[in-house]
Amino acid sequence: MDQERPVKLSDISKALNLSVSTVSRALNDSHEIGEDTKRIVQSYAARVNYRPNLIAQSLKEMNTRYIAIIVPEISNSFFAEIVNGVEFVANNQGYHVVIYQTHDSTEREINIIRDVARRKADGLLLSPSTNQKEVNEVMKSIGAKLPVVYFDRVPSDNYCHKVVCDNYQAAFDATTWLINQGKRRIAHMAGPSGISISIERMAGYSAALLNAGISVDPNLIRYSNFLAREAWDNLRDLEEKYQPDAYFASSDRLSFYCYEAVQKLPEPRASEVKIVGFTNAPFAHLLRPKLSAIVQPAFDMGKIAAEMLLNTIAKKNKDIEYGFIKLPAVLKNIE
Amino acid sequence: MDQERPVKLSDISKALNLSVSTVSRALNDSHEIGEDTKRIVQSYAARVNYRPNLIAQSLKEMNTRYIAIIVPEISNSFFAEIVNGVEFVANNQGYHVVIYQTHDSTEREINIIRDVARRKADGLLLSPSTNQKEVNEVMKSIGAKLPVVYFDRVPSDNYCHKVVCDNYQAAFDATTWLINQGKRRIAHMAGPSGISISIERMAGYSAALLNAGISVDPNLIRYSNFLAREAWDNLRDLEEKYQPDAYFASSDRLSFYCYEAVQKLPEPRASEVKIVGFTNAPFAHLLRPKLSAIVQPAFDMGKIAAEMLLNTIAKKNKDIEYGFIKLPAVLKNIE
DNA sequence: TTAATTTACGCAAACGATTGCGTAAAATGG
DNA sequence: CCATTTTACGCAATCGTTTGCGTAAATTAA
Repeated sequence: MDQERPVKLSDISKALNLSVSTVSRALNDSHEIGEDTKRIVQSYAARVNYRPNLIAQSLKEMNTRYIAIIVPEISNSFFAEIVNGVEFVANNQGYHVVIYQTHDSTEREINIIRDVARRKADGLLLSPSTNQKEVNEVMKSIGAKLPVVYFDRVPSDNYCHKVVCDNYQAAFDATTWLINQGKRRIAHMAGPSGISISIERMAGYSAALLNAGISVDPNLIRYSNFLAREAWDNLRDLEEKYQPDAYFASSDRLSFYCYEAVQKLPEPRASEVKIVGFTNAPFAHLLRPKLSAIVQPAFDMGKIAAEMLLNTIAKKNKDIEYGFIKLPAVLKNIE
Repeated sequence: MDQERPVKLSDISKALNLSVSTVSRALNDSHEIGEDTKRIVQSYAARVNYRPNLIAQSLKEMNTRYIAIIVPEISNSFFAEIVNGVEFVANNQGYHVVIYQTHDSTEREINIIRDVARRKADGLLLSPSTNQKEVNEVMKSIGAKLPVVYFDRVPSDNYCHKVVCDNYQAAFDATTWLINQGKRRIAHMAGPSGISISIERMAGYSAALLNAGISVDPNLIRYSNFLAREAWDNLRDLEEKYQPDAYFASSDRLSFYCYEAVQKLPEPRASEVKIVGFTNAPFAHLLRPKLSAIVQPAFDMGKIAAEMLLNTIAKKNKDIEYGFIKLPAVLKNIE
């Protein structure tokens, strides 16, 4: 009744007085097996709930039929949507998707990359928290050819596959919109300096200001890593010393931190200060006063990244032609 | 320079004129290998970036050192926190955690369970979308002993490991709070009927009403599956016909749907109707008017579930003593 | 010095699947 | 009726590890 040990090919072969190879071929519907034998084997296998051991298959075939995706945080809607896009494509092609999160820890990220390589995932989708140089080191040290597609945060060189949204344009548009609302002292809550998205968003922000004849005030620009503490300190300092009339926030978390900080200000500032920030949170539009949102096409980014990765896998690294896809983001909740 | 093929034990053994077994033992620091040999092997292995093939190891050792967790949706903060709790415990014990999402599709769920079994995960954490009978079928058909711990949505029988929050009490408290706010016509937006959490929350809701001398009006109780469409239809119908003065929502998503629906009502209803709902969304407290929240101890639930699972794995299913842990939820944003 | 033990390594069999090749028997051709 | 092809299967190697066992050489004991 209860099945202690998974049944394997040799169990079937013994029970049916056939060789293991015949059983294997019968189950794989090989043409060199007689129809009667096939039927016998297949029905018996079904009866005893035979399931091929994927570990053994993987070892033999040298592929695992799954890809890994490493994101900072799965609860972040942006990354969750990306994962969904990836799954959509991968599942259609018979691949499973395995999700890992780094919590923005370099140590965890490196461990995970190593593990993914050692477990022989067929490919990797990566949005590195870690600085580019270190990632390169790790990638070299894993001692295996592992197809990789970067998304969101990407290396600057051109010898890799990349999928991003147009961070520069999005930041430019968002900042310009704030300017058009009459704001002049626009603070920028930026992510960690040095990574691609921070640099591009900063560039778009600066360009928009200059374009409107507003000079860029370094006091209004604050870099925060992913610790809440740092962001709060920055916000308090900004409010105490400079009292910006608008915030441009560079990430989901920063957007909500800004919102919360502004909400706590005394009126009328609380309702006058405008905020626009990157976020894909599905319920951001419920906030009053509004949080204007730069929404990235996350699902599509995931789909495209997965397609690039699966293509690379299919080609087995022959003919590497690196792709760089850039999608537009849209501005929402701007009445 | 660039490493085409991962280096394996036999590569090292050839290069060093040693047998494969000696190399293996040297790398595993076996006592039957001379100290000099060990040093030579280990330093050479490090130099050529040798990484053991986990597929081969798993096949040999018959374990994979990872556990799987299957959740409906990773973007749901409740599940994301659970995953974090699981990772916290599992990583400390050298296990990796692999995350899968079902999007509340029975078909996907069954496929994933099968895959997890075939890939020989050492254990499984499961919050089934699917009805209990079907899950049992699948579990039987996977043809392998796979330790499982259920959480959140759990089977009713006692021959399995379970971790939940006290849904009955939480629902009772939430409903009672609404009653104490002077509400009488309290609608209940319930999840899919038949699963444990729906049943228990419904019971707590009913008990609170009866306890306050309010009769339970079936018209005010609406079951929704996970499609937005169904929830919206229910909400519109409730508003048109019955105009409840409060909502008790049974899930993250339903909470926000209720909130959005109520927000669209004409004043003064929009600000009078109170909502309390299950949600672990980190920014729910930013909403004005307030969304009162029943917050589950998700991180702890994940930790406990992981501990139970790893214990079971360690015992190799000897001595199975099924555990059933129930944690309290707390009511927040109730000023 | 000789016997008993220990040390340090190699051989080969596993783990569970796939697959190239070999070969009887059956089917086909002339 | 004999030669040739086809059919239908089995043998054994393979994927990359780990590990029980066997065994020379080195060490220790008596």
